[in-house]
Amino acid sequence: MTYTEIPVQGTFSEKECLWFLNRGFDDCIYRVFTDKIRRAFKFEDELTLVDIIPMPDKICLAWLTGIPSKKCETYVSDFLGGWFDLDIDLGAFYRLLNANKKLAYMTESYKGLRFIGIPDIFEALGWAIIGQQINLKFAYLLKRRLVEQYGDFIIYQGEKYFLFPSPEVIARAEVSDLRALQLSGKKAEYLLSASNFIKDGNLSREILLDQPDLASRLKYLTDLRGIGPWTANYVLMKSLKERSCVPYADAGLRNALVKHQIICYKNKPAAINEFFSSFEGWESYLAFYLWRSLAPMTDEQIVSLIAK
DNA sequence: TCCCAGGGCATCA
DNA sequence: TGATGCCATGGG
Repeated sequence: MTYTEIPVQGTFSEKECLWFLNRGFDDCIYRVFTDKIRRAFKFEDELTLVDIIPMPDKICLAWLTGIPSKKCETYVSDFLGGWFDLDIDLGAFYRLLNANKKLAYMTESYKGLRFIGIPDIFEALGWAIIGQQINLKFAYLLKRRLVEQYGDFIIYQGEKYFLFPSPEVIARAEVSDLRALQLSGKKAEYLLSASNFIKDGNLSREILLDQPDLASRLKYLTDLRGIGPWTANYVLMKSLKERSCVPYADAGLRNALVKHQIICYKNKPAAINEFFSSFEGWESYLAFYLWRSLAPMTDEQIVSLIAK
């Protein structure tokens, strides 16, 4: 077996990252085991399957399907840097959290949780379109159908490991094909439109990074049909690691803010904006930690922690 | 049965 | 420019 080690700087919790990836949603593009994640990658024409073993000070990669080319190894290592946000020091963010009585518990409860991204721009965009306005369980089911229909895969020990489909492949589908997977007509149109836009070279990481600022990147995305403020913010925070994104209108985010008694009513964008303004430069992380807070503890536990 | 879900668009006043 | 209705379907 061939191994690669990626060093990790700063506070990093392998348990928190594994927990986030294994929230019970049955994501079809990786498998989570007790201490590792198994995922397929494709670099140019090279398909490979990797066990990713996160540890407190490094991430160890075990190449299950043979020795990778140097370029493929670099690609996967870079991908993991984006997936687990390895180049970040959480100190300043934790200082902001600690200054807030209601959220200070997060610096201990979620200590070392890195922002789990979606490095591939088309995967982030496609997933955001699929997930708009439907419950997450159904969204993951739709994603699985799409991936199993159109994605490449690698077989290892009798099991298939899929990759998210390329925009070129999706662009060849018809609305009726996607409707057959139970996407709504509009989502099918939006997904095809995004696929064609990327296929034709009108959208890429580089193009977005070339925009002068966050507002310009948001506008570039929201000019696309089917991409509103929520989707644009979501894609930029997940894919480009933009630090100052607030996914307004996100139901989970609103619920988390209500749960922490930060806003009184479920739908008050101005109140959300005001609260996030005190986390300048860390808005994306704040949203991510608030999402993290939704599942693991009961309301009583949170109230109890806040009261301490 | 009803409301909500990690929204966005078209329409209308 | 802001409010409202609609899309589309599963989950609770």
